[in-house]
Amino acid sequence: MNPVNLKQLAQELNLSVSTVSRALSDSYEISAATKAKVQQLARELGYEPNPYASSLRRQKSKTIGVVIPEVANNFFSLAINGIEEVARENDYHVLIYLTHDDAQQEATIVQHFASGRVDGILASVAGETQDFTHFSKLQERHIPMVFFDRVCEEFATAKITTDDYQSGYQATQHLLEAGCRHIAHLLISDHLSIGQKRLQGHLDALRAHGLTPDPALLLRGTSNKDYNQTLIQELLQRNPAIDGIFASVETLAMSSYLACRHLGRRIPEDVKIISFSNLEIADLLDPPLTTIAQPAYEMGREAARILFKSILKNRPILPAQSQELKSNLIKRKSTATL
Amino acid sequence: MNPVNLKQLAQELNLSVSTVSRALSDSYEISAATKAKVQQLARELGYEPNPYASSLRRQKSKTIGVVIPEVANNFFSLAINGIEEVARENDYHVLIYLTHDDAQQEATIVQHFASGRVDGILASVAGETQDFTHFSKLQERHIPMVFFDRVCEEFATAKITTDDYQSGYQATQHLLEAGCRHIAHLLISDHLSIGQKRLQGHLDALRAHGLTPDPALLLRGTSNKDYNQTLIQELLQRNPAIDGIFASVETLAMSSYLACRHLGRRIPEDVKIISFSNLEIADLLDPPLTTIAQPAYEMGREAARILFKSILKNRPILPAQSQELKSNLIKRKSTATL
DNA sequence: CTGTTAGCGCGTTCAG
DNA sequence: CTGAACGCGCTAACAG
Repeated sequence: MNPVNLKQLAQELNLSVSTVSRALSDSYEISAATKAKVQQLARELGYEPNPYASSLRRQKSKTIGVVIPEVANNFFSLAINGIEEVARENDYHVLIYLTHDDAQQEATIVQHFASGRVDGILASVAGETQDFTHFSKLQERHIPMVFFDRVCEEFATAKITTDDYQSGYQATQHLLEAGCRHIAHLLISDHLSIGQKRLQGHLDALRAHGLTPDPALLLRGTSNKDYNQTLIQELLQRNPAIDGIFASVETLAMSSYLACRHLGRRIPEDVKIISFSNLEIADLLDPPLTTIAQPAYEMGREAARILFKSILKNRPILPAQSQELKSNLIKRKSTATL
Repeated sequence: MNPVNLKQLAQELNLSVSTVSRALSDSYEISAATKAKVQQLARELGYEPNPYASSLRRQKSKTIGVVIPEVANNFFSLAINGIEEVARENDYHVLIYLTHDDAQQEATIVQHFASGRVDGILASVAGETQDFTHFSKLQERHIPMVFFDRVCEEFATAKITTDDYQSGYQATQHLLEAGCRHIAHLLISDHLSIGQKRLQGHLDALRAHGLTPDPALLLRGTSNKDYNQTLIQELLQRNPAIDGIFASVETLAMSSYLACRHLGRRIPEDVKIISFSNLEIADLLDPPLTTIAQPAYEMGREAARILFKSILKNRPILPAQSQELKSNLIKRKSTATL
């Protein structure tokens, strides 16, 4: 059975293609009688308009592109949920592209969007990305885009972030108040603004408490989990005084956890750990892990909302539409005391 | 700056549109000289062919649709990673649709695919879905589809699953060998074949060990986490003899964990828990959680591969292409002993 | 209220 | 080797 098209409906009903088209779009210039006839037959035959013909004609794809590093990660999963939901509300479709944190792949993907495949873009940039010309080319083509979480600062468009500086500050303050004096800071990429902001908050908090940041306690992780654990163990051994760890991303918190156990460092008695993380299962960890949860779902929704406001009203996105959402510091007590 | 099209390239070069088109597709009937000229200009102007015009003409969308319940869940995240990767290898695009486990939404989404928006479909059906007519209509239209994980048995197409029966059996055996005699089985939906298979494996394992399954120890969870915890606590209180819990899905394992702690049941001394789960962080849990990890990434890849084999060679998908992948039972020791 | 006509941008005949 | 012409399926301007 072939897909049904307007022509077939028209023939069947002895009407012209355009009449059928208008009847289906419920145009005011069609009589109620023919509308009913047309719509009924369409339903019977299971007519579905060809979206590509329609896109070609209207120069609208009813599709947005989402470009993210990866999806095997609670943060981006939740964000996608939010995005898909808002897209559906607006009767839009969602194309997903994963960069695997590779700048080259990101460039290839983004460049392709110049084809008109999507009406707008939501992006969280790859860790290594330094050169943003692929994005700026799209801006020249007036394709609306919104960055979320991992944004590039130098773009005049909306960016949805969390209060990375503040929560970096808070997290450190939390460790300091718990008595830590030698806090290691673990981050992933040097190039990501979120990492830098969190680090800045961390350093400022230290200074505000009269401590001098020790560069030796700063560790850049890699993309290899096991190797990260080794690096952290070495860090702990080189600096036995370390009594707190601030992990900028979830995976580094996990590696820290394992590193401490491996070295027999008790958590939280010897070393306290705090981390950015959206894992619900953190509730189960004992010793407890204090986490800073980002409102991932809300970020996805908010970014999508701004994008659609632009797409549907055909207006440019202003940097002023940017938002900084509040993250949520979650302290947990050891459940052993229950 | 408007998107560049063939016509503009042709004008600029004093060539016809068709020549330019052929030059760009590297046709053998175009001289090397003009090919070079055309391709260079295309690169300079950042020409990207309009995918919708192309789709319309070739009757191929170069797009697949992925229909899943949700993505905020490690299993589906990993699966998407696999799918996206294979799609990219085949130069295809990936549209994501979430059903939120709602049969009605699933039907709406799937029905829309009759439009030709996608060349093929990968689906994991919604928990409540009982009526599969929306899928069968697509099959009449000869749109290739592959089910993975949550499959519908009654379809003559490929299905990628894990060895649910076997691992259900194994999981139970594991608890029995650890000394459990009163094992609660927690499942989500009555309608999903994976849940039924796991349960069947569970029951058969019990019987094989000379035990009679007790219906009172069977619990159907809801979509509400907190309520599930309450249900589990009540179950544990009604049946103080329970010394093992087999959670069919991750979220029920988490609720069980919390329920036990809340009631002061020690894990694993009083109650042992085993669960299907893909959470890497399970490594950190202490007391340890024995998990059955599904090869989610591989399932995504395998499902996508079969789909593309059909799409690219234009051949129907045979049920014989189905695969049952092996899941992985991961035992962990308490790290407190380190 | 309905039909005719003309393209959206591309790929593929058919001519030369 | 290149160009002209057609049509994929749909929408919209223009007639009547």
